[in-house]
Amino acid sequence: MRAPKETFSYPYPHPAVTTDVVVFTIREGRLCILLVKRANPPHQGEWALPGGFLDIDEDLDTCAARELEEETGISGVYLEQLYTFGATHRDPRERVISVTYYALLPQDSIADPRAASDASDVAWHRFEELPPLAFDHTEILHKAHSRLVAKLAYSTIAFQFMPETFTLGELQSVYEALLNQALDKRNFRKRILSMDLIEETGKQSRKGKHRPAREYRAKHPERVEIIK
Amino acid sequence: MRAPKETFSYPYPHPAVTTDVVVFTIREGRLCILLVKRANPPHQGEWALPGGFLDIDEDLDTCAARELEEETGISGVYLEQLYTFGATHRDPRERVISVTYYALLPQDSIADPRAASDASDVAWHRFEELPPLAFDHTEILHKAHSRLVAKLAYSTIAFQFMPETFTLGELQSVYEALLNQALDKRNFRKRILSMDLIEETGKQSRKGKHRPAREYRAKHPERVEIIK
DNA sequence: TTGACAAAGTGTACAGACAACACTATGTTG
DNA sequence: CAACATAGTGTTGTCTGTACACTTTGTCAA
Repeated sequence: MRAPKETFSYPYPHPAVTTDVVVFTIREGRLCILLVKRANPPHQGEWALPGGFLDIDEDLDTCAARELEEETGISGVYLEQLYTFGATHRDPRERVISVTYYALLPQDSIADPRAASDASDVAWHRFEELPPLAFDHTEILHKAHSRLVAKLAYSTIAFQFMPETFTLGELQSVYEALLNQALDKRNFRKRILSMDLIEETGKQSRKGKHRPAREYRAKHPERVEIIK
Repeated sequence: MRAPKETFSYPYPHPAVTTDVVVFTIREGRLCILLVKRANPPHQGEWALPGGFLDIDEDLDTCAARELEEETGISGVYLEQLYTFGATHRDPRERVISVTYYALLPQDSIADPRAASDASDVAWHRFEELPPLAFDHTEILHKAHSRLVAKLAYSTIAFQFMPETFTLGELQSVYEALLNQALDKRNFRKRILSMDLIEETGKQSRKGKHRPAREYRAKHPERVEIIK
């Protein structure tokens, strides 16, 4: 992809800058993370977060979106900057500063990620059953998880996990997967509806051998808002 | 400080990485920010946040603390990473990624900051009366302020503004300066004392021509905790 | 000495938010 | 048409947050 013809010189040493992305989704009621298997050294064959080097003339956000798209085929997702990791020997090749992001994908999205470029494989892994990860990516991932859970309480971030239309039962199961605990159905519905962030589509969802549920949609699907 | 004897070459272009620090304190009941006047181009003579280039073998946190100490003489403060700014033309010299931090200094600290190295002047500025700043530092500063105010509500961050011992009235005035609104004295005291984070020293503070106040100290002065 | 001043210190009552709790409704399937 | 599985619905008690006013105690000046 990058074809070096010359070298770039500076009077002082410069670190490399990368972006890495923690992509969350809910699959079969469990919180999952998207990982890529590294095709090249270092850490060849190990699982890692999708990410890569910053182009010298691209913004950080753009880099995160581009690397995610290149390595997994996923695009158009909500990306938010998480934290910047820069411990001196986190990468054995050279000094690397990683600006990390996290992203949320709708629950049980049909589109499967595809392996490409630097990755020999791409797969979803349950958060509770993670393999060992390359570099300091386990630390990054846990920081992303903490942030996600914290934001559940005071923002509308959970809606990013939902497809265009959804039922209150599906929304509740997302909260339950993230918080890892059962919630009271009546209190949950009361709380969500009182926020005035979703509206009925008028249709019904007929899934499974039981009573159909009302379908809802987010009033402002693209926005993650602070509530309370 | 840095004496280039050679150049450093890479097969791909690398951005420079800096850290910048937003230092808050309360002076005379007003929220203030520490700014340095730039001694060199670009933006020579303009006010800016203290900060500078990352050494190739130092951690990001260390760099922020070192640059703050070098440029202002301030050390030993609570530093927390804020956000990483990397717009492509935020610095006219070259591509620069800035990992930003914020710090809180005890209210009305006696130690005056001193100008040094790259700064021709160092001074506190009221948050409400900021001069124009170099680079994108105004944006950084407002992001730091938002974060600080948000953290007031759910952490013990405000204690970082307090000296070793303080009165409840002083603590309340810090909250009032940050939130920019008056608070009810009884409710404030009830809330703070119910958190069980401060204890009486047994002494009294005799300042001004009025009844002396009980002195308190933080039980865990170094820790910023999430509450609730 | 004493009166004016200034901030310290203290309790109650109401309202809104949150948590606990169980049964009926309605579709599918065999 | 009976069994099943999930949808859908209210009330009550507890806790939390908010509104609100007067007494106490030291300093200072007349």
